[in-house]
Amino acid sequence: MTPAPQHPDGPATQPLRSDAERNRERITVAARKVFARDGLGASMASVAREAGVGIATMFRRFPTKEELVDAVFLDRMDAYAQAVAVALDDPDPWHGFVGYIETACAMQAADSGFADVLTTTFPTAKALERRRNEAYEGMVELINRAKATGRLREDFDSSDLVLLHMANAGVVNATGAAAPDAWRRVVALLIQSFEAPARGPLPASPGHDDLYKAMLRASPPADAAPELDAGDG
Amino acid sequence: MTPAPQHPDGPATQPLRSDAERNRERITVAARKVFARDGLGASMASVAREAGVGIATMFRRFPTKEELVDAVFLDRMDAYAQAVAVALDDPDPWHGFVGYIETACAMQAADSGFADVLTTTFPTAKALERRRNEAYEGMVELINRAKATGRLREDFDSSDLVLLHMANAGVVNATGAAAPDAWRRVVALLIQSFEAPARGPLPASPGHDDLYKAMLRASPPADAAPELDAGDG
DNA sequence: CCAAAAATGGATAGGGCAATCCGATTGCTA
DNA sequence: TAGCAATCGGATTGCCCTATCCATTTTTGG
Repeated sequence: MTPAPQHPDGPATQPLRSDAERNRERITVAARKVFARDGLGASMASVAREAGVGIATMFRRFPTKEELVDAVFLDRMDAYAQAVAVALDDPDPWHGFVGYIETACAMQAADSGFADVLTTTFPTAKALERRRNEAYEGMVELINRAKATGRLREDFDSSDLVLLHMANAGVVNATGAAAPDAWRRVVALLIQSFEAPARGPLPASPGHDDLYKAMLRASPPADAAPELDAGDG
Repeated sequence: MTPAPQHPDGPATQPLRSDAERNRERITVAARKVFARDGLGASMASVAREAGVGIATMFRRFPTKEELVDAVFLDRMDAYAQAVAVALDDPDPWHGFVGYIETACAMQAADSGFADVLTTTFPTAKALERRRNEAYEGMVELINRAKATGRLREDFDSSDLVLLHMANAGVVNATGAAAPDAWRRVVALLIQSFEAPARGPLPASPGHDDLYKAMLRASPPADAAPELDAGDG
């Protein structure tokens, strides 16, 4: 009956058959769990296993990992965009700015997959990228307001937020469950350095184009992690 | 003739046959190149291919990746320890401290493998770990002196340097060749936040034990990187 | 120069992953 | 309810990785 709720961005595809819709749901639920735990590096096969569906079903529904990522992280990205909106509503732009950073970084810490999403871009994941861009525009406005109050250093650039997320992802991925709050300290340090007056000049920001390229390159050869012989026994 | 130079830490193993020694050298040279480019996640097989030796030769000489890492990064770790020594020689502890950070982070940026090494620990890589510990002791001294001059905030903890390296590794790995200098800006921001007077309190440092555990866990399930369908064409 | 010892590297076993194929099953609609 | 189309998921192909085995080649030393 219900013509498959479909996220507001779905291009009105015809509704799936009930069993297919059910499996789709099981897959996204499983993917959320697996990606949160293992990051976007998790295999499609592991998601299928977790979901209890056949591999073919996995690939039929989500031919590429981008599509799965798009479906899975859309709501996270909504929450992310929401954090920007909340920050913009704050009567004190600096307070809003700081709150936004803490919220976004906490989201990264809570979900390895999302941490990856924030430092990677997926041109084919339309809905996700639209949210990201909306959030980005809000951030630029937020930054301007915060600078206007004089609390945010003048040479702060919107690309610094991307760098912040990359740095935070590094801490989150390296510490994991062993030191789940370590990121808070690093983020707090960075926030203090964002505060005006600047204590000194900074090296130039990377060009936005370069940063985009960096985010595009998801992982060319194998950025991966050590692995070593981490015996899984 | 020359009884195999062997790094000063080698436990006086009997000298290898000349061809074996030659291959060992080819392997370490190849590994340096491959690890620098791909990080420690690179496979043993890829190193063997780059070295032009059989896989068996690879495993005979270096039964585990730890041993290879130990052999390959010992000189980098020496340089790292050297950076600490240089910093300790600086008449201005704060200046030395800043210089050390910039040098160490530049080393991370120049070598993905070393970036991983600095945020990972390999209990079985004896020589490497010894250097790390030596460097660590020097750093503690350096930190104390820098605090004594009043230029380094009082609540700075030696574990913050580990966090700094984790954050830097995140930026370096995410940006790669696309924005090769982006890390400088992040590091500069962090250095400014290290400078006294502190602009505010910080969340507690992760316990050193937890941080050690974090560094140990190299990559339990699969911290890996996105990968997605990055066509390697 | 020759034989023993050491070393080599291709072959191979065993496992994981991406992606496709196809017979069996299930949901939908007339 | 009957039949068709959509869906399912195991099997399979192809690739890469770790690790070991063993017949062949190379070095060394008398």
